[in-house]
Amino acid sequence: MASRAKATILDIAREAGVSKSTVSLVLQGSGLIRPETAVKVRKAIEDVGYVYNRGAANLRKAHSNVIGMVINDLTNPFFAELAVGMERVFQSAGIVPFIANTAENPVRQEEVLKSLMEQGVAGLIVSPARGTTPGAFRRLETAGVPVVFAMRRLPDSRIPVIAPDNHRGAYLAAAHLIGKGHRRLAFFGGTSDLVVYQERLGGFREACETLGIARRDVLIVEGETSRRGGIACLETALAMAEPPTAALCFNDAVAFGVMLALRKRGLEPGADFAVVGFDDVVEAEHYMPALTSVSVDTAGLGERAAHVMLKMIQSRTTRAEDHIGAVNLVVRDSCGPDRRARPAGMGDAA
Amino acid sequence: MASRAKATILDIAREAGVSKSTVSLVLQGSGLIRPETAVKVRKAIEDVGYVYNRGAANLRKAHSNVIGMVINDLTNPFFAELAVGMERVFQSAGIVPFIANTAENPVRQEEVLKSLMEQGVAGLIVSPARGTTPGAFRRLETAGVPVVFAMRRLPDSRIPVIAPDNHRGAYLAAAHLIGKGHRRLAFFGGTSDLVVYQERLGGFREACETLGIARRDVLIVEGETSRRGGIACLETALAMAEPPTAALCFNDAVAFGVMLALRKRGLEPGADFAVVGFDDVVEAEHYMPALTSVSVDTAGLGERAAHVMLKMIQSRTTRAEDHIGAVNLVVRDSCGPDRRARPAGMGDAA
DNA sequence: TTGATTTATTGGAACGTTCCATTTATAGAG
DNA sequence: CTCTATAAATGGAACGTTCCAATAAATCAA
Repeated sequence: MASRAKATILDIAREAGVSKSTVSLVLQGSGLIRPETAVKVRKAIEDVGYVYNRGAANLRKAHSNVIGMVINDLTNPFFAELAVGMERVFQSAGIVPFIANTAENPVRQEEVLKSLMEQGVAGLIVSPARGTTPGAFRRLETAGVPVVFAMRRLPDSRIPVIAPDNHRGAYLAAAHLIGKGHRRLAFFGGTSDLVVYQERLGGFREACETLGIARRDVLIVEGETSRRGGIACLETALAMAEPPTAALCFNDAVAFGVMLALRKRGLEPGADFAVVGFDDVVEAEHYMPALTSVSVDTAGLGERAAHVMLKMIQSRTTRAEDHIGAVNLVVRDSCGPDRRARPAGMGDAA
Repeated sequence: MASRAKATILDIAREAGVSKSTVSLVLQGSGLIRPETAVKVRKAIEDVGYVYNRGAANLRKAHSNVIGMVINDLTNPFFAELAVGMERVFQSAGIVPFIANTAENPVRQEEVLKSLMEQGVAGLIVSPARGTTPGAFRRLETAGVPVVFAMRRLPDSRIPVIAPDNHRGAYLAAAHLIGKGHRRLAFFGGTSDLVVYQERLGGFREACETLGIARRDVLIVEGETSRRGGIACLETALAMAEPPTAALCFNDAVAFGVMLALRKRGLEPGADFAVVGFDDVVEAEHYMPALTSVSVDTAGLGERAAHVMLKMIQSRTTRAEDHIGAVNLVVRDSCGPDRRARPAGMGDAA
């Protein structure tokens, strides 16, 4: 059934008694072939255990059918959700996306990008690693490979971005906290080299300012965007002379870390210290207490990114419009009112 | 700087005033080239914005440098951890593994496998989807592509397997529960078409038998291997006339679901109903209460699988030995003693 | 100097496809 | 029948590499 060496279309041609061109046409589902011939060829294909060599085909064809997804942290369930959304739309387009993980490492990212390019990808959806240098995507650009950024963006690049409305999300979250009576607020996690960070922090700051929180009452603690980072942030904050009573976290992972650290100190998240996350990963709903978080419709953004990509490939362009997804605050149980404020019977302006 | 059409080694050759063969040699880092020539060529490569065409190269070379990882559920953090372990070793071998998700769908898996083969992968590490047909990997076999199964295996295939000692893990977990005084035990989640399920259930059953649990006191509830599946299992179990007091779950996701469902019913996981998970994902430690689980050294298994793969490629074989990883039970807070047993002061034989 | 040896470099065939331009077969019109 | 139009199948030249065999240049032994 299977021959020693790899079978090629010539082997099939011989087996079926037709020319290689005919086999090629059948492979491409061309309507030019007489149905009976096609059947004969397909049988031969089956018989010799043929596997199509896409590399050889791409040598002649303009476009490959490979799309790469380059993700900065696969262990964050958030990105897995994003990937799932993308896969949904690529699947229906007959494309198998290849996922590669950069583990938040720009050097690794460089390798991944290089490898994907060499493979002849038709397009790339990327959530760039922290500390990506501005030139990292120049090669892609000059090669004319369509790229879209998902969730994260680079300081000043012309590459289209699909991301949630970070500013508004953070504003909503901070306003919620302030509405609950909190007057000393913190922003936990993330680092300023991330544009997303700037955006989220910006929304947070704007809320504080317009809703009358004094500048000296807001605390910013940078940190890793992981559970561990969250733990560290809380430690830092509680070591202050006048610690905050509530925090907006850069993302849910950080929020989980903060809740963990609170528990370890015998404090109850929600009651003793309010915490809000960002991204609303599925775990958020299931945590104890359930985490209030900014929902960004992750899978939807993934789908959107995939659609944009498909359109770019189709129209052979490397440009597209940005897309900012709507967000909304999902209120759960992780932020009670400010304990200290209550007994004083403070009224709130807004 | 960048030319219109894609640059090839011939363009470089012209630019550097050498032959294409020389360029090829430089690209491969051959020592046959005079250093000054190599420098000249490398400069030309930079100047024309060349990107290597691996497809063309693979047409001539025996082996590609692509390794695929086919995973049945990327949203399960367990598999992300596995992937991370593999990536560690591939990276140091200068290989970028491509990850593809099958979402537990055999049809999708078929497509993914086909696509990866067409791409000319050097090898495949696969955690097969549930319901994979026995013939699904025949093509790979006849094509001589090395494949290793990670975590899961197929009923009777000769493909090497890297997996934890499921039987022993389940035995340990069940024994722990019995040691705590529980006499009515359940096994939650998973379906019998999974070999892993058979193994884990087997270990569970053996423990029950040798440690004196009556057959009518053990309850098996099949279900999805997800949080949702866990919720369903618990509902089913508690609807019984004489419900179990403790459960070993097929994996941590199921266990999380069970804990969730308990809470929803006003029961406290650990105190009112004991639950043990399997896999020991990072979340297990951080749950409330922290989940007792069978630790399988996920990343370690990933590394092992990658090593086996590398060795298979190197020795151009398609066979390798199975590797069963050691497991151990990590006891945390999710299983207290049987409430009902205590007052009666029952002693235990073993 | 000559021939042999080593060191650098090179042309050309091959790899497995696609696709254009042809050829061959089939049918329809007169 | 022949002529034309249509349908079906085909040969051959690319595509961008690698690698073998061959050449050219430099070095060495005598």
